[in-house]
Amino acid sequence: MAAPSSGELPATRSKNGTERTRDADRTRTEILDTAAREFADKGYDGARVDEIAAKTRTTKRMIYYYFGGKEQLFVEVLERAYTVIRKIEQQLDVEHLDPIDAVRQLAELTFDHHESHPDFVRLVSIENIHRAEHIARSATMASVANPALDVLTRILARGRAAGCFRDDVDALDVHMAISAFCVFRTANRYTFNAIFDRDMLDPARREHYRRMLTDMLVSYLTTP
Amino acid sequence: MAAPSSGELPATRSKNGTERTRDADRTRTEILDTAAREFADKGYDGARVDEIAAKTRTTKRMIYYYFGGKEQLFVEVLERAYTVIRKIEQQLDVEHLDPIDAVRQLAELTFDHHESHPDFVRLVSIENIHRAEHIARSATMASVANPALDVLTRILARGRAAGCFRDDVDALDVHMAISAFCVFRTANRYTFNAIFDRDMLDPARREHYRRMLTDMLVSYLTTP
Amino acid sequence: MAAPSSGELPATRSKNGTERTRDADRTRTEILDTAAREFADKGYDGARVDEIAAKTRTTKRMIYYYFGGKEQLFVEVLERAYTVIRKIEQQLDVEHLDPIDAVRQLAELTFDHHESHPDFVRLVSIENIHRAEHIARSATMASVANPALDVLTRILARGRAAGCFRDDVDALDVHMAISAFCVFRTANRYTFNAIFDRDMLDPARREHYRRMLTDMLVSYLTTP
Amino acid sequence: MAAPSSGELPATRSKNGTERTRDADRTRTEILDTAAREFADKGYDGARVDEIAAKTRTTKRMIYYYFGGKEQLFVEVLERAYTVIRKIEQQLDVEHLDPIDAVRQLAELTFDHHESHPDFVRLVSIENIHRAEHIARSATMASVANPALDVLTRILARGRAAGCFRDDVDALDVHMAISAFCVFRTANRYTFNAIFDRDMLDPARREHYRRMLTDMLVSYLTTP
DNA sequence: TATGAATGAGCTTTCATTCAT
DNA sequence: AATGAATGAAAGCTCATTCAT
Repeated sequence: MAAPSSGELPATRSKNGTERTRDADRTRTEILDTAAREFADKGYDGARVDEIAAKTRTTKRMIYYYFGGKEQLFVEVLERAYTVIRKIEQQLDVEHLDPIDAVRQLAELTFDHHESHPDFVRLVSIENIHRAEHIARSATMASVANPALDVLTRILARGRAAGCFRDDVDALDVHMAISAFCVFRTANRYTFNAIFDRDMLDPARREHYRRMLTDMLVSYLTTP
Repeated sequence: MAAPSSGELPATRSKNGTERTRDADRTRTEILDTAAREFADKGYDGARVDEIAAKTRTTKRMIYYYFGGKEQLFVEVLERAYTVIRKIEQQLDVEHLDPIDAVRQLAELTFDHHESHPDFVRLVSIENIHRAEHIARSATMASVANPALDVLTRILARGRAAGCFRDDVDALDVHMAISAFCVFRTANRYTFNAIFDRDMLDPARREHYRRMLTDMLVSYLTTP
Repeated sequence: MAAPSSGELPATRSKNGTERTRDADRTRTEILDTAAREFADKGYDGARVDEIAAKTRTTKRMIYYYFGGKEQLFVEVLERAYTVIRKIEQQLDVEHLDPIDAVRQLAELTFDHHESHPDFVRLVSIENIHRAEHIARSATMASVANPALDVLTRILARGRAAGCFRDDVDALDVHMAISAFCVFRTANRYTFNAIFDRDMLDPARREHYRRMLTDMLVSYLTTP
Repeated sequence: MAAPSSGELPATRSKNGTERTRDADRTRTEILDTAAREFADKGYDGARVDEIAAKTRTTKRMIYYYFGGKEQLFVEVLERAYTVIRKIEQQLDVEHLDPIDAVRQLAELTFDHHESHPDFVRLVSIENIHRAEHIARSATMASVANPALDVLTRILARGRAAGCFRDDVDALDVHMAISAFCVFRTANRYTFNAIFDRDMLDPARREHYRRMLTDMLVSYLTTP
């Protein structure tokens, strides 16, 4: 994964089963964890390599040894963040539910994930400020398909076949609507709260928003 | 905005007393325009005072002279950006429409504005990365009320009175749903396109999304 | 001359006759002097911006302010070093001498200059190690013609016309032979001394070498 | 140089006792070859231990294992480079020629060698920038005499005895004159070409320069 | 009111080298 | 004899800001 610029060859993957590079892996992970927090907290330009290193048990030098530079580190942080949600989506099992409940559950999955992973949402916002240039540079990013989309495609097909879903939207549109709602709640929390004095992440309002999202989707999909 | 008193050179160097304020305003406005573009383009930390000055007819020194520093400049940029949309919202006239059409028009207003003002949406994203700390520091920000909310409150009241709107959402909830959709389309355009290969701002899809938003709102509000 | 990368605008040349930028000019010159010594002493890669700054009354920051970077500083050092010898060559007045004495005097000029300007010779060696990439990047370098060559061309023409000079060499060939001898004596002094235990710059041998060079040239040119 | 005992992989990893030295020598030679190229290409300070290692089949660690460090590696590179030309000089057989032809052949030997070994000439230039400090540190360097000098001494003696050579120069002076010409042509190629737009190593001019050098020497030596 | 000149502090990155087996 | 992992120290460079008039 990490391709050092020249000469230096950090163990990017354990080679022969032995526990030799366990520490190396652990160090990599620790750096990645800390970096994710820092980048999410301060943005790409606001984050400091010095600061990331200081919050780690290793030194700044190690970041360059393992990742090559600030930019590559950010790319790996992004890759890992996306991997997490994709793994969750893969565990989704809604094929046995009726289309309406399936949509509800799918939306709730994103709702719950984004609520409990604000750093992921922030990283995505940051990456958008940078016009997704880091994702574009990532090989991993492009190769991994989005499992939730396939699931959603099948749900919509089932719903349409049963005559209860409208047919002028595709899975990506629905995914967008879900993401928009869930991302906004976390990503725009601060300005929304500053201007309207309402915290969209207030636990007291959680159920209300969760229900609002699914109701919106279901009413929309079932309206002819 | 105001024409310079003599000649065609809108020089920042004042000439003789009375016209001073005019030139100063001009310079301020020019700096604000450029700064808005730069901050929106690169983020707060990514933007460079040097770069902003270089894209202006004045010097870096003037930014400090007029605004005090990078942070205050950003605050003023934000204030102005919010002022624009508020002025648009103030011109909203939907009291004569039936509640459903009124909601539609209100949503379309945000939809159209956010589409044609990507820099505003980006600035808001950036400010959220910074946890709205600049807005908090702004006196202007807090004082100005949001006119659209009052309008929306009245629309919802009318709809509920007419028995066609559900009553478990308030104006802020609806405003949030509208914003979420419109903001996401612009703010997350890049990662969405990188991952799903679909440009949410493609003009060919504009009407589809615009209709989707209003349909979602109306179906949601009118479903008991 | 110095084009700062962005925003910063150091006074590269005094603008309006006043003494405003005298200090700036003096600072520039001081940096250039020190840098010339450091680059000549340690080579381009061996020289340290920190070290150059430390040997100056200003700070490292000023080097970047005035020159833009290590590389541009080196380019200006080179430009100035070449300017010195060109000015000396311009003062050459040998048109009234007979061709043989004229060649002698011309050769002695280079001999004397290179002996008394070892840093110039070292800078040229260093620049050759870098394949003249910095000279190539210099606008000044290309534009200035070499006055000694024109003089030499006329001397050779006169000598050939008088029937005393061979005609199978041009001015550049002769210039090369002179340079080779004079450059080698200074540039290769150290390895020559280490291997053969003879210091080519020993004052006791100065006249011998000076005579040797001119004798070689004259005997060569006058041999049919 | 020596073929590996088994297989075609000249691995640095020794297999079973006896063949060890063979592999070690191979590795040493490979490192030296690569290092010579890198040092000649970039200079001592410009060359990177990482880069040298990367261009080798071994690792950076081996450089330290075999040579001790960058500096010692450079010393050995220099020693080997000088050894090459000395071996060539040792094969010189001009005792049977008349003094004039002998001088010509001697000069041509250096001319040809320096032309075909630009890296050697560059390494010498680099070592001179460093004031021959590495040669001074080398035991090998001091011990090996220069065979060409003895030959040249005998030629000059024969020439003087025959009454055709001047007697105010010694072998080292002549050697210097030859080296100056041949070294300059290669060492100063780049700046000379940049300034005068003439490539001293252009094959089309080769014979001209070769003849020029020997003519210069002979005319000088035979002029009373 | 206006501005050219200067800068301290801190940034990312690179380097030759050694540790530990 | 041989090597993968790690690193302290310092390099070049950039930033928002203030000085001085």
